[in-house]
Formats: sequence, structure tokens, C-alpha cells
Amino acid sequence: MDAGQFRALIQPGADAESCPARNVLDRIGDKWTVLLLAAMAEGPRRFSELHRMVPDISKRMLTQTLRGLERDGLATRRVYSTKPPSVAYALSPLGETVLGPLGGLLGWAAENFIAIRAAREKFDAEDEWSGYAG
Amino acid sequence: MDAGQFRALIQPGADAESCPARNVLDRIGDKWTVLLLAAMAEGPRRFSELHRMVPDISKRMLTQTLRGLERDGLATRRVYSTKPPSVAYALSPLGETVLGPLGGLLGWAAENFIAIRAAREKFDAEDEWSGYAG
DNA sequence: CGGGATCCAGAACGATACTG
DNA sequence: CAGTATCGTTCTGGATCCCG
Repeated sequence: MDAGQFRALIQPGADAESCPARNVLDRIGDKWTVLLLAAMAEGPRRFSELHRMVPDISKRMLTQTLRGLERDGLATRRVYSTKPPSVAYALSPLGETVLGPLGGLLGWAAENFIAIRAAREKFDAEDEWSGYAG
Repeated sequence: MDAGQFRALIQPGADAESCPARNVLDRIGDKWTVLLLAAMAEGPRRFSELHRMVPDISKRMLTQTLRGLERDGLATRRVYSTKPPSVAYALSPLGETVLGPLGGLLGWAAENFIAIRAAREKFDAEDEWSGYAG
């Protein structure tokens, strides 16, 4: 993709509500959404199963994040009236389609993480000298 | 990409500091980083130029976000000792490489935004009925 | 088991004023 | 012009308790 196309995707001047880029970034930019998309990538999972796959999430955020995905049509929620009740979450067809683009970005992250870390450490080291006070 | 590869990119159980996925998402998930990457996609820009391209950012956040990009090695900062001084920001070679994967995700957002909006409105409409109290 | 309700700490962000 | 410093707000997410 060239730079011009890239700028078009941002819609400069558009408010956050009507900008597709900001909308999707607001969702995947939160703390847990991507982890849960990954957890559901291989198939449906129960609530407690998702909680085990992402151990450091609180029940509150697990519920809330799944609600958000369901609201956006990326995941589906099915309730089974067993005793005690069980609930299964799965990616919707739409949700499946995000795995490709998202995986591309995460792949980039994995490939370049070393370089990023190195840049960070170098930057921080130089910053220490600029803070030098004699 | 298949689901197994997707899960590998997440590194379940890894702390946020050492997880490439969480690191890159923490950066692009903030309010301004992607807008600024887009603004620099076509070439170097001056500080005030970036401010005009992203009008609703405060100077504080503009500086802070650019610092973050510089720290991660995605952007470069060059100071020209003119009078008054001017500063130019540009994508680094590493920064250029993120435009592809990021553009893929933003393209997905643009393509599916209508469907997401529709799902949202449907979900919210049904929620109103579940809140019905007689 | 799968949540909802409430409270609270910290981070992110905006507004304003000041500076070399 | 290109920032820095400070303050105040808003927003996010964790902790805890309660429910069918």
C-alpha cells in the first residue's frame, strides 16, 4: 500500500464516532480484546475456559470485553440451560475475517520486537545523560 | 493464517512487558499514534505541520506521542537551528515497514465498518427491550 | 457457573500558562 | 516555533460482594 491510500484510511478531520479506523482501534487497543480473539480463534470456548486461557483478566473485564465483541458482531454468545448453566462464545463469520489482518500486524510485532526493544533501551540510556546535572 | 499461528503470536501467559503483541498494541492502541503515523506516511513533517494535520490533538499529546514513536525507533526527529527553530519528524525505515500490516487492519476496518455499525445498533436496540420493566 | 453492582486507584488525556 | 510544567478531569480496569 502507498502512503496516499494510508491517509485515506484515517479520514483526517473525521470525528472518532464516524471514523472506521478509530472505531476498530478503540476496540482492539483495549487490554483484552485481542487476547480473547486469539482464545476463540480455534473454536468455541466457555466462559470459564476463556478465563483459564487468559488467567490475569478479571471476571468483570472478561464479561465486558466479550459483550463488546458481541455488540460489534465479532463474536456470538450461546446459553445452554444446563445445571449449572453454561455459556459458549465463538467468533462470528465476521469475527473470523479479522484474524488475517490482525495476524499480519501481530506478525510484524513479533518480527520487529527485538529492534523495538533495542531502540527503546538506547533512547532511555541517552535520556539519562541529558538528565545529567553535574 | 490459521488459528494455531494466531495463538502463538499472543504468547498466552506472558507478561505484558515481554509480549510483542501487547507491546505493539499498547502503542497503536492509544489515541493518536496511528494518526501521526499516517500523517508522516508521505514524508517528513514539521511539528506545527503535524498539528495542523491532526487538529484536535493538544501540543502536550503531540509531543508525547512523537516521543513514544521516536523511543521505539519508528520515527526520527531532526532539529534545525533556524530562527525560530524548526523540527522535522519522519518515519524511520522500521517505521515504514509497519504501514503495510497496519494498513491491512485499517482496510479491514473500512470494509467492515458498515456491518459493525449495523450489529451495534441491533444489539443496542435489543438491549432496550431487555430493560423493559412493564 | 456466569454473571451484575459498586467502589476505588491509577493512568490517560485536555486546558492553560510559561519558556528558549 | 517547539516545546515544558502543572493542574484537573475523565476513563479504564481491578477488587470485592452479591445473585439466580
